Amino acid sequence: MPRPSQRDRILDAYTELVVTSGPETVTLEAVATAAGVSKGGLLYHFGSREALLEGLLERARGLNDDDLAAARAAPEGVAAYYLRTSVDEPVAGSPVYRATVALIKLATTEPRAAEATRRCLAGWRAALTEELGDPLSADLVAAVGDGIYLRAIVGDSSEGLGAAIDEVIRRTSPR
Amino acid sequence: MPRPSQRDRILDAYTELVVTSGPETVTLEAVATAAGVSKGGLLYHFGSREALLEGLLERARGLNDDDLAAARAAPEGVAAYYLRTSVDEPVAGSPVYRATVALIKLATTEPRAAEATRRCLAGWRAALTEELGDPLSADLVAAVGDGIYLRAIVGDSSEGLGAAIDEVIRRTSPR
DNA sequence: GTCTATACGCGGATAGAC
DNA sequence: GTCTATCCGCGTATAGAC
Repeated sequence: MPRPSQRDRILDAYTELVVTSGPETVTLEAVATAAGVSKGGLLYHFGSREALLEGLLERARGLNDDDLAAARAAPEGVAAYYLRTSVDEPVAGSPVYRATVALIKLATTEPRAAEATRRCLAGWRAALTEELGDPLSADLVAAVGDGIYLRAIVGDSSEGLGAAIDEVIRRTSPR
Repeated sequence: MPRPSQRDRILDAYTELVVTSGPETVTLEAVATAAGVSKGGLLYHFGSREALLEGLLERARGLNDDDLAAARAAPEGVAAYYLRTSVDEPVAGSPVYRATVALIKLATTEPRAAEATRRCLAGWRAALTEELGDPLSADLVAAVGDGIYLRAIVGDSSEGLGAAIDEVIRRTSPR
């Protein structure tokens, strides 16, 4: 896999369309146009719709792993990192975030996307447990973050929680 | 609207298929067969795919309103009710729960379903705020419940939280 | 009311030119 | 590598019989 810049542009377009319009409504034609190529051009890089999906899954997994590593190295800690980015990214829209939202939307239809999503969520839960010690605290923080994702997907924001991340972490810990 | 039993059977089938296979992959043919009628028969009751969706949305809204009323009247309280049912229903599978999951899955593609979902979530948040007083506590419990829904949708369970609902409520409250 | 038959359009995929 | 042209199958919706 050399450096197929065109492949990435196509995946970018696909991701973007899934995020905005939802899966299944996205046609190869639409992805190709958005990426600046023709349907035939797209199908040269990805032999089928299935292959295109697989490409997105692979990239989403990679981006998530990197993000998880960044969280582990973050001074604020994994918990604050996870909650903060969950709340902020809907606006900022980093590549990881977009890929993750696309993943979840695809998960409503594609079993492979659902599996990839579970893998991501499990990774965060593991890192949180590692950091917080108490499993319930970890599961709570994780669930709050997951809830924020669900809201983002249906078009709801979570500023209330975003403004009180430290307090949220304090409350979720054992008393 | 008299008592169109056939309409309901069709909506049941549609809901079930959306929950299991995801939206958009569900064809009118499949819904008709699952409901025990032909495509033509289905289209007599619902003039178009759009009308079928609208039917599901309407029913989901109604079921959710009823559930919200039940929660408000429940001795355990709204918070415990919301968390408990979120965790348990994936197994039990009540009509409200199925309708809600279908709603969320549809929300990834259909703006109207997204709006209906936001309306439902807002209703729970309002009831929780009313009961708990503190807005942050309410938002926290709501977010945890929402997170549990997200997990259910991607095929993850949340037994850990389900086994500690009282503790969850205790921790989310102000200290 | 419910069915069958059919028209119609669209999306995925292939073939082959450039 | 990328495009155009084309084929094929499927899903929605309509028409009309029963």
